[in-house]
Amino acid sequence: MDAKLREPLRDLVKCSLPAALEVMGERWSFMILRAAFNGLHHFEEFQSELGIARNILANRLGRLVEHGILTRTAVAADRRKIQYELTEKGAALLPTMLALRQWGERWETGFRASPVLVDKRDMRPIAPIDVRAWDGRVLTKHELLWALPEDVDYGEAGLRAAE
Amino acid sequence: MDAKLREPLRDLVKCSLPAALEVMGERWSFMILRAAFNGLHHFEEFQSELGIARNILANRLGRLVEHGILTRTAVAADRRKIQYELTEKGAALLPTMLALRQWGERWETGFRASPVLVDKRDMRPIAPIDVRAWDGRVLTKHELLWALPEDVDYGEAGLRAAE
DNA sequence: CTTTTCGGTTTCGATTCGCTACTTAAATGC
DNA sequence: GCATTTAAGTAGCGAATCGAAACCGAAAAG
Repeated sequence: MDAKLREPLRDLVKCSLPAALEVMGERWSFMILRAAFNGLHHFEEFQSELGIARNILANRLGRLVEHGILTRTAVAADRRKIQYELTEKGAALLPTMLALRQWGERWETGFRASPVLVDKRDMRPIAPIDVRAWDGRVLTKHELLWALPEDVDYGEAGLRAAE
Repeated sequence: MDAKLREPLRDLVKCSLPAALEVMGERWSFMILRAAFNGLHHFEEFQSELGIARNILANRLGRLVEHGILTRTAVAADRRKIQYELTEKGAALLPTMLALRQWGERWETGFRASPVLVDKRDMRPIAPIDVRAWDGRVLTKHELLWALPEDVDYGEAGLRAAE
């Protein structure tokens, strides 16, 4: 019945990853998201593109809508059709999806994907998704540290980094 | 039997995301990875930290080792103990994990996680994980475009962006 | 030399997945 | 106007996966 000495250590791991995974951690969720980023909007498009079972697709679309990742609206011109569209919250997953995809390119498939996401104004591919300091410097593993809140310098600007 | 006019469109979606998800897409994989980033190394540590069932944990650790995310070595000083450690490939998932966690902070939990990943030299939190151009400019949705390889300018430096 | 610790494996019931067939409502063809 | 096709799901059901709890073997500790 002694209090665990390492209890503070367990608290180290109160982070938002579980919450994020509750929304996006199921099978197919990221694939559906990617399809949405690539401009697909309809049930049958997702189904034939991904080859996913229809009941699973219906379930996942429902969950993504529930969690505010996609909106679901009937198309006025053809009332059979439902239009799924990314919300701001869903679009905010782009860096996550790209980081995962880039990792897959580098460490699994070895090839560059198509289509390539480019900067519209010069048609160059985006940079690798990296960990950076507040001023934009790319940080390597050795320059990083896990710190407790009281040891962190949030700077004059306050909580900007969380946005 | 007519050839689909949109067939090229289907090919738009040959990317490395499925490969990445095959490795990291199962339940608990990202949580185990996060625990590894936070310095846990042993089976019992992962188990008590995550509250995951032992058989599932054993299965996931085995898969992560198979896929080269973790190494598994017996500890010389105590031959009961097994040490799990991140490989370079596993450590390369840091941006992905952070992007997901930051998204969860912004859109799900609303609070900043503990511990915070900081730049060792000034103890400031890292910047938000963003999509950036080759020169480091942060790019918004409206500045981005999905392009076919033949329309992409890879620049004089060749394939740098994929590394 | 008995007990505890570590890293699992086994068992088994509860979920989830995924294939196929069916359904309902709206548009289209004739 | 009536039959057909299309879009977006549901329903049924077997296979695979998950998860809680008990069990196990080897090594270390007392």
